[in-house]
This record gives sequence, C-alpha cells and structure tokens, in this order.
Amino acid sequence: MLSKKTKYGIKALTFIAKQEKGIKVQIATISDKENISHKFLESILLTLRKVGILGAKKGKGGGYYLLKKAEEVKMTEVIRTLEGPIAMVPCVSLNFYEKCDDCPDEDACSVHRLMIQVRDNTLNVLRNTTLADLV
Amino acid sequence: MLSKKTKYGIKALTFIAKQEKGIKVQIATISDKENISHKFLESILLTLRKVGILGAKKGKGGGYYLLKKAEEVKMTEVIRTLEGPIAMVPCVSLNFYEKCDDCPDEDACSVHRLMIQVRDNTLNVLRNTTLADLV
DNA sequence: GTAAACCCTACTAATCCGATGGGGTAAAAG
DNA sequence: CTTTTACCCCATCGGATTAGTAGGGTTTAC
Repeated sequence: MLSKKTKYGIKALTFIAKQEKGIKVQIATISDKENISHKFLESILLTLRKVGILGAKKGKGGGYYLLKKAEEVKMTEVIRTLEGPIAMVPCVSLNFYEKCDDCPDEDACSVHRLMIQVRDNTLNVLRNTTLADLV
Repeated sequence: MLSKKTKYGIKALTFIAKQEKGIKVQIATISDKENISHKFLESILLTLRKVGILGAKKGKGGGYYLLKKAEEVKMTEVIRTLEGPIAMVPCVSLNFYEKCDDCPDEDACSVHRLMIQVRDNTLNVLRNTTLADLV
C-alpha cells in the first residue's frame, strides 16, 4: 500500500512541474488545490528538498521549484525517498536489503523467488517513468 | 509491503504442495520446518481453507491438504485472500476499489495513472504464477 | 474414552501513519 | 528597521494495523 506521504509527494511534484520554468510554488497553493494537509505537505516537500529534487526560497514570493528537469526525476527516486523500499519484502530489496529472520536459505524460498519477479516488473515501470511523463 | 501473514501463507502452501498427493500435513509440521508461530499459522491455514484452497481433516492423523491441483492455485487468489488488494492504491484496485477522499477527478490524477501501470505489471506476474511454479 | 489435531473468539503489545502545534529563521516590502 | 511572508524544524498524539498469545471447543482415530 502506497502511503499518503508518497501519494501527496508525487501529486505535489506534478503540480510544481506543471508551472512555467522558474516559477516558485508555495505550500499553501498546493495544499489548497490538491486537498492536502498544509503541515503534512510541508514535511514532505522538506524531504524532497533535502534529497536535491526540489529547491526552496524563503520570504515573500518564495516557494518551491524543481532543481532538475522533469525528465530527469525518476519515479524510483521519488518513491524510495518518501516510501522506502520498492520491493514487497526486504529480502529482495535492492536499496533496503534485510535478511529474513525465518528463512535460512533465500534461494530455496518460494516467496523470495516470486517477489523478485514482482519487484523487477515494478522497477521496470518506475525506472522508465519520469515526472515529465506524469504532467 | 507484504505482511507476514501472506508470506507465511505462501510458504505453507508451497510446503503442502510439495507432498505426495493425498498426504495430510499438520500445522505443527509446517510451523516447525518453516519457523512460523504455531497459532498464527493456524489462523492463516483456516482462512485458506474457508476460501476453498485447502481442505482439512480433524482428529488423529488429520491435517491440511490441497483441494485443487497446484497448477490451478493462482497467486492472485492467494494474495487477495490473505493480503487484500494487490494494487498500491485503492482507487486502482480491481477487487477492492475505493474512491480517494482528495482527488475529484481520477483521470486527471498523476498518481492514479502511474499506479495503474504498476498494478498491471504486478498482476501480469501474479496471474501467470501458480503454486506449481513455486514448488 | 483419551489423545491428537483442527476450529473459533477474544485480547494485547508494539509499531506506524497521518496529522497537528508551536515556535524559529530568512528574505522581501515599505 | 520593522512587518509580513513563507520556509524550517521539533515534538507530540490518536487511531489503525500487525503479529502474536490465550484459552478453550469439536471432531476423529485408535
């Protein structure tokens, strides 16, 4: 299940990407138009800024803007930042790997093998989709 | 994230499917070999019995067995039974659809469109994988 | 009739999620 | 140089879900 955090994050990014280049968007504008809690959105955009997807400017006339071109913002990056692992089990995660407590032998585990396939197919979509595709 | 419930369920089904036809497997055997809490596994197998994937026989020498051929048990069915929706957001779920509170127009929603693609790719894997493929 | 094994309900500890509240800091306007 | 605007950061909190536990009840084989 996709968390609201990630969902809101993608929606906000799409909103920002729709603006003309150089335009700064305020939290309040997005939270208004997309029906997102102001404070919650604030923390999401902050996270996206910290990983270098968004830039921010303080003070009057300030707001958030894209630091990269929309074509360069991959969905894998966005989701990994906000949601965490893309895989459905940690033992098949590329970026957030964790061994299972049960399961002495991963190669012998039926769930493991199945989830690798699911992961690969999901990754295939998310790697080939950028913010530009969503606008 | 896949719940342990589903994970254990798939593991248990695989275990049962590995047995010779007609052999009944006891909860204790599976919970032992697969490192699963006995009582938790009990409730999982019970669910799988109620939807007609497993059969059970009470009393001494009893246990669980497959009601269908392994080739006929699709992963979609197993996961929907134990986990619920396969889609990452309810608004793109085929079997557990729910409208989003935010989001007046689904077709205009970037997350919606993206998640449909993810869902379709995931479904493609799960629909074409049966218990027989996991053994 | 007793032991084995499934059936069923209820409860609980821990965790996570979405949201909220209250300030703090930087920048522009006048 | 003061006010307003808008981002920055921390701390907390209620509700939901998850994984597991407890404790019986019921059926069947021997």
